[in-house]
Amino acid sequence: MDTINEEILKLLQSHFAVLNEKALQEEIAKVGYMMHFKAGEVIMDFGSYVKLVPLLIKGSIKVVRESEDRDGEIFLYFLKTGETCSMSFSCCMMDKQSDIRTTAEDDTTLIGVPVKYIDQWMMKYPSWKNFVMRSYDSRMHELIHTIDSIAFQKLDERLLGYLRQKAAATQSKIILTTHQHIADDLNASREAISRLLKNLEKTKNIKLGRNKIELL
DNA sequence: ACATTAAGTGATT
DNA sequence: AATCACTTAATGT
Repeated sequence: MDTINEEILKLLQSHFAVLNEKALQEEIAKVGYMMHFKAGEVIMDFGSYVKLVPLLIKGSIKVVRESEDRDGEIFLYFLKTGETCSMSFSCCMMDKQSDIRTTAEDDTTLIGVPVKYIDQWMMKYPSWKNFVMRSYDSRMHELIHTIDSIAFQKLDERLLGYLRQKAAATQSKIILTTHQHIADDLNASREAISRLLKNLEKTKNIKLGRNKIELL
């Protein structure tokens, strides 16, 4: 069990440069799991217990909040390469159920670290602590951003922002999705999204196709 | 050719 | 802006 996984070691060095302590890298390489998810796969569902912290190597992960009663869900943010899910830190330290659902947006590769280590590493490795704090910080900012986009922005601005984020997460100007999916993510009706997309096409921001949106 | 699914439209609240 | 009721268009079998 305690052999160092060379593949993980390499990936850490290339994707998580901030975790620069050799001993830490080696520990992760010992206890981490390489995991792969296909596009669209649910990684962690609402209500499940979190027992792994993900370090994202490749692909991107969509994080959404589920509403308890109605079947609504709200898109929160995308996780990209080199990032981690700070929600999972708090969830697993408290041993609480997940408030969110994460799905693979693309084919995704990550290193799963069992939660029992994340706490003890905080004391042991300054770079780990730093990494955890930094991801909290950046996630807080993103959350605040999405909160006020919901509170203050009009739907069309949110839509454009969503498309941009999706393009960034996916590293491509071409987004493959349906109007219905977008509507679900933004908690809006399909018709509204269709109409707004039409406007964006007219104003030359995007180009529409079936199951396809191209950013210009 | 036919059925299914995505997208567009207009009216109503 | 949501919902409904429909139409039109694209795609798979």
